[in-house]
Amino acid sequence: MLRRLRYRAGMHSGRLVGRGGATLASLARELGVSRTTVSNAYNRPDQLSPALRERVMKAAERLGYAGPDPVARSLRTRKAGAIGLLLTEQVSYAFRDPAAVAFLEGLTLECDRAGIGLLLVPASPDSDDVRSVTRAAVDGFVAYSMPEDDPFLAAMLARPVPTVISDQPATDAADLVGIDDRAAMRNMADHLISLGHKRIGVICMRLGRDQHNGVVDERRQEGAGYHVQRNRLAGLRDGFEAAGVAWDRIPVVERFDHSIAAGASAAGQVLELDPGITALVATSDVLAMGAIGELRRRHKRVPQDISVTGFDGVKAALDAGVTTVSQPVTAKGREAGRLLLDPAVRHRARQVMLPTTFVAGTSTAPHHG
Amino acid sequence: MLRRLRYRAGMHSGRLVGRGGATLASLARELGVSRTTVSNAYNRPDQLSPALRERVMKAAERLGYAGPDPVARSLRTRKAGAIGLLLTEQVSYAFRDPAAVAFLEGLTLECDRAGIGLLLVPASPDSDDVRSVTRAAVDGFVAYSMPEDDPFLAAMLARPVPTVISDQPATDAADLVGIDDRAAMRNMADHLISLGHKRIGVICMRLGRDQHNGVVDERRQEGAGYHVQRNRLAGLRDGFEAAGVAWDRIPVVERFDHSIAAGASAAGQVLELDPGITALVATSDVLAMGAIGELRRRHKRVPQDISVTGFDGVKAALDAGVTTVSQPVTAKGREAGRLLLDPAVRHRARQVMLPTTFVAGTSTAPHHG
DNA sequence: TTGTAGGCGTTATCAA
DNA sequence: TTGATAACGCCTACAA
Repeated sequence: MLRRLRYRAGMHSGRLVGRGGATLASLARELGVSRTTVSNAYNRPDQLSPALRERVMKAAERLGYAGPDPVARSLRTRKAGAIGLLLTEQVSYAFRDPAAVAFLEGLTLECDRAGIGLLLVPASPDSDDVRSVTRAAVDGFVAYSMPEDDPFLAAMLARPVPTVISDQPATDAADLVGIDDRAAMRNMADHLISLGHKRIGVICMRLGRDQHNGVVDERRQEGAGYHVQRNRLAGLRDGFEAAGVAWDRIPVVERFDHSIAAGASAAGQVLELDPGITALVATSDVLAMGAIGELRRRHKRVPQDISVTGFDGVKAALDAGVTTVSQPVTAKGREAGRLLLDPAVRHRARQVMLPTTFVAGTSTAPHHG
Repeated sequence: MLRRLRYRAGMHSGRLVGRGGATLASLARELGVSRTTVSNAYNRPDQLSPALRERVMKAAERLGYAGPDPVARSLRTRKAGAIGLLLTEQVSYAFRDPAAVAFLEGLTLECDRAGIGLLLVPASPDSDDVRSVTRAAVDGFVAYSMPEDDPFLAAMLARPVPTVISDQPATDAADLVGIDDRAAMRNMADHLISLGHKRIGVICMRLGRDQHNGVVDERRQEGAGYHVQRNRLAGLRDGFEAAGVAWDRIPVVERFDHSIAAGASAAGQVLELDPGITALVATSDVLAMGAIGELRRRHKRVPQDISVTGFDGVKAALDAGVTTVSQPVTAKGREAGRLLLDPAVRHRARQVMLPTTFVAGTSTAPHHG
């Protein structure tokens, strides 16, 4: 009885009157109609006489009822109306990385088309608290370029919703959209070899979740949790070994951060390991741009003294004339979206490989040794 | 009775066994424990013996129970764990506009800090179907630079959740973070006047939701639904009228699209209206960059023949040496996030104005008339 | 440490 | 055209 009284009180103070506290039920009660009717007034105006609908809307306005609660509706309909995006880094990083921005543009293009929201899921790399993933109210997920052993990724894959992975990792628990990194980089290797470069250095992005900065040995290369980087290094190795260059003599330097500054410092470290290189291969454009800046600072001319190559084909690099591999990042985003949202596509291929283009820029030149 | 039977059947086929169909309740039943216990196993591990918790998790794994349903949890806790972002354009536009990207970086910085998701709400400008806003499961909203009469904005303000508006419109239904556009542009006007410019042209961004491209009369300037643009024009007028220049003789050209191409075509139109201008003022950097391209194409030297100014201080414009007003876009995003998410801030000032900086570039020069 | 049970606000189904 | 009823799946105060 006590409980019932409290409940009643709630009805009157918290519910009918309180700010923002009106509900579909309270409105129905107030009007003396059923909840169904109120619900229909919002969701199926045609199922209801205009007069009654008008009465409902008026009362709603008067009572400060803003329409059906989205969460309650989602619970009932089993639809969130949104998909989630998961990244390795903090969400804000995505807006600093030109490739991520392009990917997001493509993805949101499809979200717009489908009228579906995109939820950027916070996932702090220095925490293992995956609740943000577990608790995201979404109908599906896209994971953008994550390491194989990421706990957030695992939490995502455990959710009973469809999932698409961009770039990495490959797993049959989810669809994949990516490129053939190994072949693309092999191409780049052949380009350098055809220019006469045999003594090179390499700088690459992070190979694992551990914060490693520095020289990479073969074991680390092969065990890398990021298969995109692993494949790019493998492609490079393919090319150089085919040309008779011993891979283990080539310095490979890793940076955990992906930034201009990281590229610069990595380039510096490579030069200290082997001052005699004639070409520097970066596994991303951002690193390449950082490297070029550092080389110039050290009075090395690019490409006359040292050739530099990148990867990705981001606008800034193309504008700067960096020799690179251009990958269709925006298309990758679109494809990921389509895989998740387009019913026609949803039941077809689960592995989409997009084509890349080799771009000969002005950052590479023949070496006459 | 019939109904009860069906219910039972559901329990066994759809629930306990079906793929992904397990619930907290079914798990509890299976284990012969209460729902509370299962809930605690996930949410309060310390409220429960390790052994029992282990049993629960094992059973969950076996039955394919992925943990508490996020939506049901949200309904119960009255927390979505996300805030929504509303834009005038399609969401994908945000990733094409450098200022929007910078704003988003700032906003997500705060989301990351708070462990809160950011939901990008789809809002097609050519539809009035605001259900995406009505149905967004969020604890708050940020609106980025919208016109006063936008229906999506209205729907957002009708929602019983806290709201922050960036730039425009100003309304006491929501907090605001912005800059003093009028004063900043007045400054720019004074700069041009001090350089000797009296005959100028103006190109501006859209002034209303109607798709207007072309000359802007005074009535349209003053009735503009975008007060940012209105204020920038007003600041310009302030300066030039103070210098004795009749505002109504200055051609003002509007573009609905905000792009390099739009800036170029607007510049062309201004030149046709008055080929004798010595300076061209753009209300954004993107338009200014488009204009500079167009002027060069027409063999006008910038700044020798015509000075050009921008607004915003986006990286590309600063790199190109455009004379502009630099506004702290990322800080604006952060501030918006803080206003919404930081409890300490939440109950203080409701109107945050950020400082701007005048940047004298190489796109303006004295005019010797 | 574990259980009971009410309520979060809605929509689907079916009947009237 | 309108209404009654039964879920949707969970959290949490309270009781044991």
